[in-house]
Amino acid sequence: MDDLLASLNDPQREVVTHVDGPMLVLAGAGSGKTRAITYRLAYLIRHDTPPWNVLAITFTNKAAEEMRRRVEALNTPRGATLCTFHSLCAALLREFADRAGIRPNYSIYDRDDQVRLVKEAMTRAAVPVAAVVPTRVLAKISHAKNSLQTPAALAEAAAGDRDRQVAEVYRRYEELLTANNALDFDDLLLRMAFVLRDNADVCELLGRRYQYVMIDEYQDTNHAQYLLARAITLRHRNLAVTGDPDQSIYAWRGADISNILEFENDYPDAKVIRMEENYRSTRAILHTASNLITHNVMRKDKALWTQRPGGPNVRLLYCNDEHDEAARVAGRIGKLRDAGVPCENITVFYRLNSLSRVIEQAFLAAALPYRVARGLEFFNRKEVRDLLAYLKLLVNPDDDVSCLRIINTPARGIGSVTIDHLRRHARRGGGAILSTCACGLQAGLKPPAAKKALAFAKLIESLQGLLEAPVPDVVNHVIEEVDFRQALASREEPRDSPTWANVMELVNTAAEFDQARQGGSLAEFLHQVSLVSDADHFDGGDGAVTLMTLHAAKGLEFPVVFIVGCEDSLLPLKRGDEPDKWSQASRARYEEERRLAFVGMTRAMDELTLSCARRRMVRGRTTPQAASPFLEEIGTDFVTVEDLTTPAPSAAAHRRLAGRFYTDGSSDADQRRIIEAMEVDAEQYVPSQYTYLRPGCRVYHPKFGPGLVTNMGTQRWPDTRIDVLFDDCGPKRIVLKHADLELIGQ
DNA sequence: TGATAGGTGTTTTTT
DNA sequence: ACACCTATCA
Repeated sequence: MDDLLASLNDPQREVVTHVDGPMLVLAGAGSGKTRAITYRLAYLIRHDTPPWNVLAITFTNKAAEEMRRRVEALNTPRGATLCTFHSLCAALLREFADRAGIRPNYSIYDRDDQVRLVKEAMTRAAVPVAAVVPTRVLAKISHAKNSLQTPAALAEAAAGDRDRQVAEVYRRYEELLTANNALDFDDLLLRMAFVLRDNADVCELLGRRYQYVMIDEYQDTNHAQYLLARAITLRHRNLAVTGDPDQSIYAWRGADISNILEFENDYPDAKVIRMEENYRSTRAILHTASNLITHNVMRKDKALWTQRPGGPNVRLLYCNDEHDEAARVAGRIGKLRDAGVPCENITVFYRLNSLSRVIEQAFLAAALPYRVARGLEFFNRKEVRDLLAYLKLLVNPDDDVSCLRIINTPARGIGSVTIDHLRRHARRGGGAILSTCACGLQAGLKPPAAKKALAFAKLIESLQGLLEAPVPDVVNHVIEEVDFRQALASREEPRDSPTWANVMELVNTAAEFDQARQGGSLAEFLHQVSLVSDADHFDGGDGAVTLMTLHAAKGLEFPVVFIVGCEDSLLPLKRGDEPDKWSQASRARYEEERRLAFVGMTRAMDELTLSCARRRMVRGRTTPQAASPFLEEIGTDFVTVEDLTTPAPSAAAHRRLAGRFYTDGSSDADQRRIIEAMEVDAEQYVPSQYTYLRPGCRVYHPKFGPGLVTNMGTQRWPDTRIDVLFDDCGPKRIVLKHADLELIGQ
């Protein structure tokens, strides 16, 4: 442990060794924050805090997993709770279900389920679905929930008919959730916050259980999360939060940046630590990103600095259209690969998921391996959702949304007429759809329909007999009894659709769950699955370029980064309903877009490229695009502009050009210019294993043995030289490129 | 009851 | 451009 402390800088060491009382860590991008809090966790446990008294909350499951891995790598005893706010609350709500007024077998509704429920609520509230878009209403409901507004409060504050309608839908929506014994994502946080507010004993108990609480990405917590943190730490006040106001990018989802800005007011005795030395990026990248972020008005000033040398300039790529842009990015990546850069070191960011398509096409054409880090590719598949709906219904028979989803899947002759009848009858009697099915004729169904409904109820009932069995057994049993395979086979699937493989993958997930949590209940499994996204299973190192949204990029780092689509209405993104000119009212949103760009840029370690297109196909129309205003704000000091656009050729001509670029290697002048530009750059690439190299690092040289870096030369790669004081051979100057140095400590 | 066509809306970003 | 929903027909 002490050896580890030695490898930290002063503020990092302060973070790690702080034990009791509140602490605020303002950690700039790339300042080694994750490392510091991981070490602190280990430090606490090494200094006699039982691991089960430590709670560390991260923003994503992936981050939690990563931290668990790192803590274990430090040989720290296991047992600390490492999770997201949502999964913490899901578990606590199972434990304290009675206090929350729900049953522990509750269902968690994801966005898709929520939309269905909102639609139902709209029907009941007699709001025509055509008049208001359900997703819009849902957004408003979510917003209301995040600000702890009840339907009644919303109705009271309503300014017009539209608002009143929303409030009414909200009321019905809540009713439906209760009837279905279900919670949505927002509820998980809210309900638990209410439990803590209203039950001093639970507060007390959790305070004792979680003696030390750490929260990462605190700038992106919302009000409910703030209340939760406060309640749990009320007694001992051992709350350590880390974050960076400049990286707050989730205000749209209710994140409240004042949580972190006001922390010092809430805890006047808080120890405040600033980490401003950046270990990740070259000076060129850091300087350019800093230039951008200083344009934010609503901001605490902070100066990031690095000891790393300048590195190659940030490149600004102007392209003709999105195909041209994609082809150039792909071409550049091809060059890097040929120069020996592993593809997993490279990433492409974009503002909208929809931008990935063109990039993917270009990568396919160039035969570049890539992976798209999309949120829910797997769990959104119909077959997976259907299977999960069966499981949910078994656990929670009141879950009408799941019931309706599978009542006729696979087809068992229960059509819309029968379903409508069931719904009406269920609603009148206040029962669930499933129990109404079991009523058969008594539900007023015609004999043939009643028979089918009864059969369905029987099927579910028989499956419920297995609830106590290990989770994988239940899953397999359902697949067999429901004859899932048959159902899938009869469905006309498009060629090479790995439908069945997806079902099997869910079985695997269940097996993994069972292994990790011996005797875990099916409810637990379903809750976990509901809170996990595909991106969580996503770990690099598979030799592929990663494609992801800027939001997904948070917390990651890559040696080589491309940000595409740096255009005016795309980054910053302008919504359809936004006025032409950015108004004062939308300034906060505008600044969040700037922070988003900042987050993307600061992911880069060695090389950063920003690109934009002159024209882009948006919603089926080719529109002229202006460059992002951010591209001017990054300054010119460390920026190289590559404007390779040609004067107004037709879009078709460009597609031809982009296509030819890879197929026949034809050599018109334009193309030669592109290739030459790429070759020059490929030489400037600095391998990422040297990213963290700086004075003070310990390195190992195959010939001279271990030594201490005393000075970094300012020469650009590949000429970079460094001075090393070797333990055995004394001081030497080394050309970085030729020495196979290994970094052994910082 | 299921398949198809045409019309409509859609696009932030994610737990 | 595309996905999804609804209305219409077999």
